[in-house]
Amino acid sequence: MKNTPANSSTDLSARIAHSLRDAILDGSLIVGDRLPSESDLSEQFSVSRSTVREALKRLAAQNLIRTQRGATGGAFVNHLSYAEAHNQQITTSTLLLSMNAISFDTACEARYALERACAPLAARRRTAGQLDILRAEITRQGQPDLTDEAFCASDVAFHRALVDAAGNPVLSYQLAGAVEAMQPLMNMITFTARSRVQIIALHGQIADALERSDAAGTDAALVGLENYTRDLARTVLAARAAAL
Amino acid sequence: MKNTPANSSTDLSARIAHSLRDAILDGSLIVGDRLPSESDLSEQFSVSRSTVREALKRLAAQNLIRTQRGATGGAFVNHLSYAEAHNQQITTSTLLLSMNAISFDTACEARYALERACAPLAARRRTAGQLDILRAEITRQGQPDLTDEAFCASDVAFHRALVDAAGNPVLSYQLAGAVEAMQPLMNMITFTARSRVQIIALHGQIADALERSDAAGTDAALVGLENYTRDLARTVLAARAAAL
DNA sequence: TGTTTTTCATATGTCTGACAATTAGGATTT
DNA sequence: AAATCCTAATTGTCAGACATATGAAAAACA
Repeated sequence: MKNTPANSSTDLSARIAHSLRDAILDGSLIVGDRLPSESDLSEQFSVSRSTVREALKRLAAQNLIRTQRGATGGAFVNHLSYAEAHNQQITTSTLLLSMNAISFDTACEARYALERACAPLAARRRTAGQLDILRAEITRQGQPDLTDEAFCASDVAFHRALVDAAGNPVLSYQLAGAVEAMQPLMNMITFTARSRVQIIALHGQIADALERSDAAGTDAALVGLENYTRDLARTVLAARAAAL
Repeated sequence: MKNTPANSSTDLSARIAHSLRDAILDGSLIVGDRLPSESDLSEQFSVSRSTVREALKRLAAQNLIRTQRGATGGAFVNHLSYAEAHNQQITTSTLLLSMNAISFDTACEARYALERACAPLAARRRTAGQLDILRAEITRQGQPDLTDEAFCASDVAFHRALVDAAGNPVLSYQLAGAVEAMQPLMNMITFTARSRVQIIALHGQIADALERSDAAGTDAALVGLENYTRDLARTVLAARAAAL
């Protein structure tokens, strides 16, 4: 991992942040450890306290450390939880998608490829509780007075539950991030009442297949959902293009 | 996305960073835009320049902005490239795995589930150039004087090329990050000369199947590699436990 | 006129020193 | 013994200064 430029041309605060980050990544500093105080660090690196502080803020922005005031305070190596990592990934992925003009087809293909990857595991391991969550979301999606935003939120929750059913936290972290980041792109095509019925039906197929522990059926239903989604997107985009 | 606490209790610099971050994420500030100067921002937010600077460093740490000195300098909304997003994801995933005591089986399962997800696409779309890369890495892996580190690096390159062959940049970004983050865990079991032969053979099977555009064959070879890897890990871990 | 050099305004980067706010633990008093 | 106060340590914020980089305008020159 030659992830460490540390050019002499870059900012002091960036270099110091890099140096401390490496110490955390390679295990010199482990979770819970307290970093030296800002004054100590400024002596060690021969820079002012402001520069040290800027470096520490960089680390804090990456959730690598947290700071505490007071007599026994300081900067502590943070325990990176799944939730925090998840949030970071969503931010990064959202930004990446919005800034790189990803086509809907590309995003959709990636999303369903990933989701299908955990379908066999989910079919094998889904618990009764996870099935209940899926059913509950489907029920919610069927309520006619549901706003578009709420429908989309429920859609995300459904797919997240599906991923969680695979029983692998690493997969959940990777996939849920991807699914949520792509949701804004997905939303534009589910914003029609007509498509809800079809989507709900496909969600039902997925839940049914999972209940039967039917991996092939789950996969088929996901493929169905993917095809339907892509067809719908094609139609929507064509209509939008024609309107101009 | 209710990702915005903005508690009045948190640091000023954190709140300002959050506020600017939201402006970037929701499109008020778009790529290439110049933020107001530090002095202007300090007036707008009624804080000192140091506080503004700490906020800006937080954003810079997330690759959201870049700064430039000089007359026409300032802080500019950054274009988040795949490479940068990729690096960030590797850092986050590596940290997450190292801090949360992920079992080898869990990591392995996730990795191959993701990798198998892009096998069908790769079988359909792989180019001759991508096949060449795969073959070249296999050749390198067969050189007897290769260090363990170099072998592992080549292994990563092979799998990355495999993922890239799917021809979907979103998948590449997601998967390559996952594969590389898990590599430290994977390495410990490929550090024996004996296992190299078997791994190279399986890599060969994958390349052959891709050359034939044989999705099922690629998948089967990947399953073979996964099973072999997990068996090997079980053996290594059992031996290590017995030695204590 | 065209080109090079100089100057200058503006911006970020760094330093210094100060004070505020918070907090744990010790000292003091009740 | 318990409650209170005090103190030292540490981060958070501020103000002002100087260093450094850089593009653009102004000046000098050919």
